[in-house]
Amino acid sequence: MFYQIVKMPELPEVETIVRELKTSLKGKTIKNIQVKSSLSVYPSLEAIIRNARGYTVLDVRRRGKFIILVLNEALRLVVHLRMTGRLMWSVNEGRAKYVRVVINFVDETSLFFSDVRKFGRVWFYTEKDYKKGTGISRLGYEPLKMELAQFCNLFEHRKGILKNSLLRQDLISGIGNIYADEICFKAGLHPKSRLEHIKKQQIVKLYESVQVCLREGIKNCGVSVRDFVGTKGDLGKHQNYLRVYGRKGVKCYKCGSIIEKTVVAGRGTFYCPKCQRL
DNA sequence: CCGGGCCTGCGG
DNA sequence: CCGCAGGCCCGG
Repeated sequence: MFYQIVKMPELPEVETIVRELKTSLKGKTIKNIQVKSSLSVYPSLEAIIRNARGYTVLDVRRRGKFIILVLNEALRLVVHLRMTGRLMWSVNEGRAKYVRVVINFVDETSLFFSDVRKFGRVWFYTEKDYKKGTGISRLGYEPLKMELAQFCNLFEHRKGILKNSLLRQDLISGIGNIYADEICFKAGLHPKSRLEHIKKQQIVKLYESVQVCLREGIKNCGVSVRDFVGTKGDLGKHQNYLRVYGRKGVKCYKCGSIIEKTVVAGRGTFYCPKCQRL
């Protein structure tokens, strides 16, 4: 029985996880933390083990793609899932070997952090230091709390390739490869469009596309992988609503053209050659 | 802005 | 068996 399984967690997926954790984790007191892979935990294993006992989860928050557990005001347990990180309530045999960190609570429940590729990270910091220590301090706007004017200031006089900028966490935090492609499609802009060639009216449309794509993703509880077997929490179903991502060689829902795949910003990039202009 | 590195599983 | 998957960091 998995708690929640998503792939390539971006803002909507992380938001879904945080909402679930908020209801099920708040008020729980930590008994201990087991670290199976020291690669996964910062700044130090000793600090984790020594400091975790007895602390209660006061709140669960999201900033960009970071998950933040607020422990007794002064402490923060921060998780970044990167590519293959997962948080779950229990573990089946297939996933057991990839469990890197286990947080045990005094009520005998446990939260498991698993990660096949060990890219994901768990940090344990004081309230004072966690933003700097985790990189949260370098994040840009929270996209769903960003005003149109702020977005325009950011993009109107910027140069460079559109998708590269959408992926930059220090400008806007939370957009990853999937939603970047979906946002570009929604806005009718080619991912390789140069920002200096985009007119004001299209920048406004881009802003609206960011809002709509991310909100739709959240509404659909994110994109789930095929082996989802969860029983607790909402099943992500946004993979059924993606317009371009993963659709190479099949027809565009809007115009019937064949969706193409290229590489932008070093990532696989899907777009409709007719709906999305440079 | 690009490319390599971090990691591992999996598909061609 | 090679290269892709693509988040983030770093050096060039």
